[in-house]
Amino acid sequence: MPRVGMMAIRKDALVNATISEIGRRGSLDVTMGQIAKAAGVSSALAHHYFGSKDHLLLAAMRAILVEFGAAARAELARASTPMERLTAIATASFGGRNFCPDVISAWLTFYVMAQRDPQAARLLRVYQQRLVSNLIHSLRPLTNDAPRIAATAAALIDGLYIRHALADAGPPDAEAATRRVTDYLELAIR
Amino acid sequence: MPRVGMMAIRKDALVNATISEIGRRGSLDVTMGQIAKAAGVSSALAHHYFGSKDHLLLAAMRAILVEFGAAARAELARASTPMERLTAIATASFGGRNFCPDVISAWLTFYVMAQRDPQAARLLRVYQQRLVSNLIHSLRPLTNDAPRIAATAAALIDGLYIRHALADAGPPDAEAATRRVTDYLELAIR
Amino acid sequence: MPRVGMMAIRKDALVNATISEIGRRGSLDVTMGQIAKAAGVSSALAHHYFGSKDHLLLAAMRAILVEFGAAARAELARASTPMERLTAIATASFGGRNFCPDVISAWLTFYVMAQRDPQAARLLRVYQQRLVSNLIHSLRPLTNDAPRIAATAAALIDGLYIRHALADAGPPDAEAATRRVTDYLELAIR
Amino acid sequence: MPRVGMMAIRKDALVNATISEIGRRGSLDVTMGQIAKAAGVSSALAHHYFGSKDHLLLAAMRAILVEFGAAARAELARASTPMERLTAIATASFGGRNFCPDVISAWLTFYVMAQRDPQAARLLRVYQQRLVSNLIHSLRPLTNDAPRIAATAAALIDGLYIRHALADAGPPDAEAATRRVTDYLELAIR
DNA sequence: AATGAATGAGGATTCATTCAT
DNA sequence: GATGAATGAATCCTCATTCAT
Repeated sequence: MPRVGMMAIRKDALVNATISEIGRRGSLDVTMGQIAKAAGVSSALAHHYFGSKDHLLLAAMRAILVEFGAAARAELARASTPMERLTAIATASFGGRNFCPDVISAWLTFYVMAQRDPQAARLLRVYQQRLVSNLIHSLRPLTNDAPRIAATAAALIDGLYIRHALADAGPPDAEAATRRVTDYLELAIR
Repeated sequence: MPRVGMMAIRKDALVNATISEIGRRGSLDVTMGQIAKAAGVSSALAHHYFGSKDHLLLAAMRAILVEFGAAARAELARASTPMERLTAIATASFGGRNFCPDVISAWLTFYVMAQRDPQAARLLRVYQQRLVSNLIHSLRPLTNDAPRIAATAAALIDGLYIRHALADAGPPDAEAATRRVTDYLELAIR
Repeated sequence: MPRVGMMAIRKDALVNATISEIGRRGSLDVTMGQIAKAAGVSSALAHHYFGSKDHLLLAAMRAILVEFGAAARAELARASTPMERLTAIATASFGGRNFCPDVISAWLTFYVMAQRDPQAARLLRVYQQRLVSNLIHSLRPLTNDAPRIAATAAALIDGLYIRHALADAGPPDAEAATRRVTDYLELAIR
Repeated sequence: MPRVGMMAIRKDALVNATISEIGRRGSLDVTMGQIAKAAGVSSALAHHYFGSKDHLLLAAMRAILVEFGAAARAELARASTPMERLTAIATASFGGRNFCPDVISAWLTFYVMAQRDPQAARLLRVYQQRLVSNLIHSLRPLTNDAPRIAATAAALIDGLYIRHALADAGPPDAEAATRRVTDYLELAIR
């Protein structure tokens, strides 16, 4: 029963379905049919709204990145000291829906997509740069080696992600991952 | 002098072609046809030798892991002090053919494959565990926090890999990556 | 003054859009969506008014044929001698909007449609017969071989159309085409 | 049961199937599946050999054009006087397999295809030019108005084709069509 | 009168895989 | 040992068409 204003609802549903299906199946080889079914619509509608599979994938990626950005901003808002800010960034990285197997899988998948899709690569680089510059900004008052430490911390975060994508033992431990990053940062600025 | 059969030659060619094609195209979406052509044989032969695409992919993965293991052992053989051993591991991680865009892409791809193929996952976990236990072994004389530091260093290595998979600027800088890891290790054991 | 309902306006707009879109894209592969958009309405409305794509195509065809018929009648009304009547028919064939690339393309398309749609075939045959009988009627006073000459002239007209559908050089030259037909007719009745 | 050397056989079969299916269905809307089935192979094989539907269509077009060219040459070889040459051209135009409903339909279809495919347009123009220049060459000794007469005759030939594409009465009458053309030519050079 | 929403059916194309030679 | 031939199954995508509003 078609109602007016379904577009936004359907788009959201499709984006979410994309993420969860990628997560569930653990690969880019999700078909539009699977995604559409998971969203409760026909694959034709998915095309109608997104134009192509790549566009839908990109939209899903963007959604994850946006969500991560929002989480980061929220955490940062509560921080006052530089060190608190650093902890906030680490917490945001592994917090919320970010560190679920679903999203980790999707993340990995996007890295792969970025290998051939310039737009995906751009999107991912924006995320990376934002992460690094957030870190640098907070590190600056604490050390004069901010850029290098930030780069290392960023790589560490990505590495922890990837390692968890492979872990067989239940849900990933966000706290442990966060602590690993903050431990490094504390060590580095001392 | 035992004459090497065609089989071994072809298998090698196919495995190498697999790696380089994955690298060149930057995705799992390499077709058997592409691989076979790159190896100079028919795709039917690839099946004849490997049974299926997944098996060939797995063989390629195994080859990369073996090569990495050999490099690591070679580096370690030249090391005498614990710190030298740690540096050797880092060097091996980013040395040889390991840190070429080709191999990084393939690596990424294998992580994705591991999401759905248990055998691939197992293979990758073996690598991870070996890396970690190598690190632990070398760290033990230097610190009593070896497991944690090793885990962090391993994640850092993986993170540096992934970050380089996305870098747009020419060939990855192996030395810089190595230094980043040794810097962390030195910091951690101090 | 009877106010024309929306229906007539929309139907006209759709028919015109059909012709111009067929012309613009040069093929039957025009979609209802394209036509509807060009007419400034939704594709659902096009269905509402015409029932199906075939019906709309048929209506467009009919419109072209009607327009051609009107042009022919108008030219004929001004003619008094048999030879003037023949010239009038030729002029009408290539005059007005008839000889624009748009309409030529549409014409071609209708010929193709007629291959499978009996109604379209019937429509086209009506046009052909009218053209031939117009020619015969005007030739009768001038020759006793009217039917054959008329048939040849009609084929010549169609042939000139089709040749111009392919010409790459700008807009078709209506005058030259007309002259070619009258030249033949003058030759034939001499 | 795969045998070596099937390629040429299959390609031929597919090209013929393309022509006959276009003819049978009377439109470009023939599917690869229909063509392939008519050729007794899978649609995948058709793609394997021709790369795409457009390429197959083009190949079919080329085949018709080649066949026509061969017929024309054969007829011309038997002609000695200029007038005989002209008759030969007309005969070839409507002779052989050329004037079957199948081929006429295909021909029409190619005209439509030429509206959007530059390669198809080029092919068709080559045919047209060859026809015209053949005519001019043979007309030259007989008149000093060769180009104009040739152009008219060429258009007439195309027109007769198109008119026969629509005729409902059984197989087209090649002789009558030929005579119509030669009648015109005789008239024109007198 | 008019449309956004939605879909089923179908089409081109790709690809891993099999098989006879 | 090696390959050309061949295909079934699957995927993305398009489009005419329907329907509730």
